[in-house]
Amino acid sequence: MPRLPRAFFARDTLTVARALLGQRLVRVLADGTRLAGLITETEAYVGETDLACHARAGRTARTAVMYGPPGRAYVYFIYGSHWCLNVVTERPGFPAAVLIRALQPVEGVELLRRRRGGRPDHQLTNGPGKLTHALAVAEAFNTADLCARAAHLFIERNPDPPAAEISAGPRVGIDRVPEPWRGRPWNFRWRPPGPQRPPAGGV
DNA sequence: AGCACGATTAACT
DNA sequence: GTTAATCGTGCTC
Repeated sequence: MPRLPRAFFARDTLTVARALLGQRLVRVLADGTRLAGLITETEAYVGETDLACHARAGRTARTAVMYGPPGRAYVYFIYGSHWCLNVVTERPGFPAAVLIRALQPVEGVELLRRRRGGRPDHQLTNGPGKLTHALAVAEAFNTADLCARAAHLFIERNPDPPAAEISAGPRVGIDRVPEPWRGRPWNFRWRPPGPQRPPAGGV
């Protein structure tokens, strides 16, 4: 499958956040090993007026990448422990990005398990800090161009999920952000069809 | 220089 | 359900 081109990211951030669901995030290690997962959860962060967006503080050393061209990674450090991966969207000069919050592991799963301490498969990449740890994405990828030919981190085109499997809701972890920003349904989830399970119990 | 807090996670009751 | 860990960032003094 081809890689997503820069034009994919040079669009309205909500559109990009939805469209990324089902796409394949790929990390190529130095030895050529591919680690990959299908994107199952994203969030949109849109401009200086969005009080949940890091760009609310304006242009700083940290947020500068969001003011640059689309298709680059914005990787930041949080809670003294974790790295979070975003893709910059829209146009140069307008700070916005999509946070990748969860993946369904599809390639290199054995290594992902090792990197995540042997946790169950459904916990390998089901959080923004977990997936960066699993895919070995950290500070070195901040400002990296996901659309460059030689990129070791990029997103491949995959079939779009059925609309019925996509839902939107409030963004996670921003409880102290004032309305209307806190409640905006800018978190997007794809619930892939799971194995059929019988109903749990009685009437 | 000092301080409060965060787009989280894992461990614990 | 609750909470400690842990440090860069942005803001105040």
